[in-house]
Amino acid sequence: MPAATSATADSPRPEAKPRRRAGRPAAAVLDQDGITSGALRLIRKSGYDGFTMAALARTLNVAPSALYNHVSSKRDVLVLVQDHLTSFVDVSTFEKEPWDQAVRDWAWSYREVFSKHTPLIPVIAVLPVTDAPKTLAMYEAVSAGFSRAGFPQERIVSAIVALESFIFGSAYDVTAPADIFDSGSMAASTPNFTAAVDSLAEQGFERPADVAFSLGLEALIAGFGALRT
Amino acid sequence: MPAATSATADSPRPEAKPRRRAGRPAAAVLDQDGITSGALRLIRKSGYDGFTMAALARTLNVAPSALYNHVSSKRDVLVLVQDHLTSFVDVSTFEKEPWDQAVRDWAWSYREVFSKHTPLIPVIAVLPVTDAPKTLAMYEAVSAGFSRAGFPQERIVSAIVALESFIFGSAYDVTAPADIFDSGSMAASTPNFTAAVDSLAEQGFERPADVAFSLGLEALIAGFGALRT
DNA sequence: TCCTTAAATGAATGACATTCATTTAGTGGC
DNA sequence: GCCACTAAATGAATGTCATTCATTTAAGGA
Repeated sequence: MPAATSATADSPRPEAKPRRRAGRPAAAVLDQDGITSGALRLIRKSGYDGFTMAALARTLNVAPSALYNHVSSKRDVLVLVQDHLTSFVDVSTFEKEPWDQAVRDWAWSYREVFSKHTPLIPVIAVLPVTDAPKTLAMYEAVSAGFSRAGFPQERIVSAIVALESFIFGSAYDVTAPADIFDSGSMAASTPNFTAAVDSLAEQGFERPADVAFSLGLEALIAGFGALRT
Repeated sequence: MPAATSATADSPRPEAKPRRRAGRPAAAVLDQDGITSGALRLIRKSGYDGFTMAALARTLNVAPSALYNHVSSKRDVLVLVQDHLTSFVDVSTFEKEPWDQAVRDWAWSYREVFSKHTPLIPVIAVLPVTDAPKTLAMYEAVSAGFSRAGFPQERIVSAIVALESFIFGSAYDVTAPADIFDSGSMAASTPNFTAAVDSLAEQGFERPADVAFSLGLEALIAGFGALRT
């Protein structure tokens, strides 16, 4: 009962890239692009908790085992998703703005994208760039921007890594509960910290995580900017 | 067959804190401290992959279900572990060194501890401090140091959050494979990035992650230092 | 000695990811 | 047009987990 073949018109599934090797047979229904966009759709609807291989297969009208003809593990799917998401990070700014503003735009955009996908961070952080072409393309655009701005060649990668580390860490903050620093019954024994927390609260910022991100990012931009020749 | 009661002298299990409520009965064998140190021992031996509730129970000579009399989930155990680890982070430096050196020492120590425990980062990053007393104590020591150094009250928390974000992100880098930036066959299409990577490699640093960490940390310290009055 | 109760037990349960022997259906060679 | 080949889909296992629950065990206060 090959019901999977019929594209039951309930969802606009964007199947692309035949991906077949020269003169060899093939069917269709499923490929890496389809899996990627199905995964992204599923994650948006059900979050990372609801993101199971079975649920992904259901999204794609396919048996779970069929997925393994195109990816070798769930982690593989996460890598595909992360690489796809990276293409939403804005690097165009490096071709339009001065270095400092470009870094600022890029960093905010990068954090924005992955703050909704923090479960990917442990995957991205240690992923060889070879496995993620769009991510590599992002690095290329950013490196070019740094280079053009007179950044010393041998420090470009370190600077990008440092910024990225800060961005990934900050992405988690965005999702933290608002009362994360409420010391509760232990307030009495932590006077300095409690005072600091209260003092920040009094400022009434809507997104405290944005304040911390801005503070750190500006320090990094200022510090790195001084390295340019 | 209560073989669990006999402390089969094969491992020095540091059971402490009777933790019993006034005049109520109790046995022993297991408590949160014992679970925490057993978990840490297991993680050190088998890593986070080998860290299962069943393996933890075996480490403690107990049935898996027994654990649930003391913790309500595996996540709970991770929280206990993370809080325990935080007590290894060196904050003594805030009472001995000038502010900038203290921040430097603290940050390196913090990253060092958690670079061996990156699977805890997603847990820590969004954990209310109420659930982690030793972590709260660390924040208190750091806040006090910032305060004493003339840091504006209402920016202390944001500065700490920014530093912590950078530290967590950087902890992942330590564990990344050495060839993570090897662009392989795509090198030709990413000339700027490839050149930057090669240029860094030529420097021959033993731990490139340390270079990036130092670069970012010094920028943050310099930037934040300027805020002091 | 008995009663109460925290803590331990071991046998389910239910999610999962992943594997495998089969089946299905295009495609290129004839 | 037919065949043989082979990528891709199927569905029925498998094995690993965390977690639950009905029972049992034993210490301490009465």
